[in-house]
Amino acid sequence: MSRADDVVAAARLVLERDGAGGLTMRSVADELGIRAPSLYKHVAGKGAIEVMLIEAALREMGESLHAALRRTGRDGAVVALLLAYRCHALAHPNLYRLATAGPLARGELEPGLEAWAGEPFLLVTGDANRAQALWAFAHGMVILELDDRFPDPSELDRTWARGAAAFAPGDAAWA
Amino acid sequence: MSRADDVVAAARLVLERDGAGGLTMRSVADELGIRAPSLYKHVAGKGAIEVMLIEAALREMGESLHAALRRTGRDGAVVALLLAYRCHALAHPNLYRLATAGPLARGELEPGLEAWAGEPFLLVTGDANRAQALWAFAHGMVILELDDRFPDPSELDRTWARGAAAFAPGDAAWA
DNA sequence: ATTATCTATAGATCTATAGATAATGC
DNA sequence: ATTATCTATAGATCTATAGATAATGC
Repeated sequence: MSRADDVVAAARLVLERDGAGGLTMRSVADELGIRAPSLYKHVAGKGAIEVMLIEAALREMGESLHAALRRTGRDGAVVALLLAYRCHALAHPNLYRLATAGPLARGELEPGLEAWAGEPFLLVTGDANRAQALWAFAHGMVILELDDRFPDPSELDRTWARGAAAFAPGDAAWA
Repeated sequence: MSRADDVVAAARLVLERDGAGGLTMRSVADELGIRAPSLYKHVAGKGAIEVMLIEAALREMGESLHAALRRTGRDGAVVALLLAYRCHALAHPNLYRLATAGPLARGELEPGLEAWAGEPFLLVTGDANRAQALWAFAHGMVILELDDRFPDPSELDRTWARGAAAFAPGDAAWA
């Protein structure tokens, strides 16, 4: 067990608890019960920690989405995918934000990971443009919900259903 | 002409040029050719500047969207709205980010402004849930485009068209 | 007299490195 | 002997205030 994993695990705790602004070398070290300079024996720096967090986020999101498709037939696949996406993002809000906000350091990520995580959108729509559009809807909904930007958040379930209906008029599973 | 407006104008220049991270009291003062502490004679602090920038962003976005609807008939209204939204956001990327990223300090904003800026989505869909869904799509597309998150950005026009088609199947104006 | 500006500075942060000291593995 | 930790510290930032000085308006 490389200690780098422990550092990333601590960083993840801090990130979810205090947000991206609270993620500092000091706070991560505190979480581990050591001093900040000691971290540099295990990871290259703060940037390296963030890259590992983003990789974990993409890996886990990808797993959730692929699993959702495995559990569902062709009918209702769009609904199942959107549900899994929303559910996963709301369960790890700050990790989701870190992985999706701002430019992505693609060069430092595990090759193919980003594409694999997004693949379910392609599988479910069968078309690159539809996939992009559906992903944009899902991301927009999630990020606006996380940031509390909807005036009336009580009806968001219905809004998700509207989106699903718009993108998959043939699908069954909504009221 | 209150000098507060000059400060906000300078802040806007800096924001668009250097991004939110580059927006500091020092950089704003530099832009005006004065020292940072002098700013506090004209504005309460950095937070106040940001609130005024966000208000300007909402006001201008609202104007663009309302104008787009005025120029269009019922047919093609969704397409016109999405086009205006994308166009405005891409023209002021960092102002758009500032106004839409993270939690909104609603209490400090001019009352009604936020609702008015978003009203066009309601006018075009005629339904609160459809409006939220369409806005989420538009915001998702814009922010993912700004952050360069689409693997193949060359086909984004087509992706926007797909979204418009999904949300307004009756509308005319796409290929 | 009032207002805008200046310098100086308090008080918080950050990331990261250098070099010393303690703990561990052979 | 190697590795993990520590203290101390360099070097950058930030926002914001205090009090002095220069410019302006009556």
